Amino acid sequence: MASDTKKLILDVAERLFADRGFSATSLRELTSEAGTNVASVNYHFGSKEALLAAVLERRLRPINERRLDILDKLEHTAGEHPLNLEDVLRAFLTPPFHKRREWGEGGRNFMRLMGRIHSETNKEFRASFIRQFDTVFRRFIVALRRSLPHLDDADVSWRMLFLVGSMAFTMTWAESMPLVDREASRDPEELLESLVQFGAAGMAATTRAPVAVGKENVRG
Amino acid sequence: MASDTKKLILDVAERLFADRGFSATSLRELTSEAGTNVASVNYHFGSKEALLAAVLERRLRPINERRLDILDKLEHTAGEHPLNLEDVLRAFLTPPFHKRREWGEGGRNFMRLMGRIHSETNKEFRASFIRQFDTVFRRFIVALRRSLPHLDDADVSWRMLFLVGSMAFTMTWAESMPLVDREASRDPEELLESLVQFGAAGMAATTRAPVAVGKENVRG
DNA sequence: GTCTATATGCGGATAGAC
DNA sequence: GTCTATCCGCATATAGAC
Repeated sequence: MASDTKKLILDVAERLFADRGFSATSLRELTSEAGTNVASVNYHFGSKEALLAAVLERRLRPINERRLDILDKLEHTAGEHPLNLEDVLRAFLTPPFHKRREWGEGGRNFMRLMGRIHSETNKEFRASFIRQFDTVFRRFIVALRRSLPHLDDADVSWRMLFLVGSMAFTMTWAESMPLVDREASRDPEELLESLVQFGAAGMAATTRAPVAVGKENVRG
Repeated sequence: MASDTKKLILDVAERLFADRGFSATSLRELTSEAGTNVASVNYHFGSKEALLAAVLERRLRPINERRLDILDKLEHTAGEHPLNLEDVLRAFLTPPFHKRREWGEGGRNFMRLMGRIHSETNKEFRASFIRQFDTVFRRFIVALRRSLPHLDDADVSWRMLFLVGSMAFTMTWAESMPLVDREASRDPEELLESLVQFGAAGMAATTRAPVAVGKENVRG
């Protein structure tokens, strides 16, 4: 059947792009592992770069839809009130973690690929890639600003980037991180919760009082 | 002079690897831009991959030396007392930010490259790359654990990774981030301070009390 | 140390039979 | 939809003159 080949190519591409990187993966080894031929990639996707776009699109769309879905529900329930900060962060962070689990090996490959995608492509491609997040990002900034009235737009945006960085790094490195391999391996659900706590505290931090906050917590 | 060519190759490689990625950069365009020839890379560095290692080594060594230097001084001053949390984070975060500025365009290129390095190389290379951070990472984990007695080793390690992720992401995307391009562009020094505050609050967050912390700060 | 020229192989894309 | 065969160019690496 036609769609079987297409799906197979997507799966193998996802894994190889994650393992070796986009440029370093050849269509030859890709199609060889998928049990098909180079021409089929061009038939189904048009080009190698279009294949990458399809790989990303397949996973990103449901993740971002789910994020907005949860945020919608939170806002509907809260009415005019600001949302709880941790709830908003969970709306953002839970979908990738859950989908990752739901998708099994493909999900893990995709997440590794995500953390790497900005390195592997030209500017135009990256721009089109980032555009997929535009709506999501803006919606969450608005929600976060209402929950964090002491911060301005720039503060919230940057902190949101910090959080995305933490998430991306965790997703990418969590599976093969020599630095914390001793007793630190951790259930993904626990990791998600750690990230929510870390992110919520970081997001809520007061600006312009660099020393005071830390000191009390630290001594003793 | 010999070392001029070598330095020139390093500079151009740093920029192109950061722009296009390692695999996508050919020695041909690299040496062409450097005004030399393919053979000179192999003469000076041995191979393309060894050139990448040299590019990283040149910047990483002084950054990590500086980190440990600052941490040494903090620990010497504090004696037996735990260190101030924000001080520890600054010891870790300040060197890359300051070196980045000090090194000008090369520094900016290097930082972009850093965020991308795990995507562009094979496992063996990554392993040798990560080993450069081993000492630094362990030293900071020890210092942080003493400053954060309510956390166990795994908590501290993961939160340190979260912080590294935030830093790497910020370094990589800060220069061309369409998501926050409106009024959010920010002085690097300010960004460093934002990151310290975000990180300190995140690091100090209490474990296992998911809702309580956020809610008070959020409502109203 | 630096270069030109070359060895040798793999890259993406496509034409055209089935 | 799928395949083989092929086009054409670029890749890294190196030999050897200067």
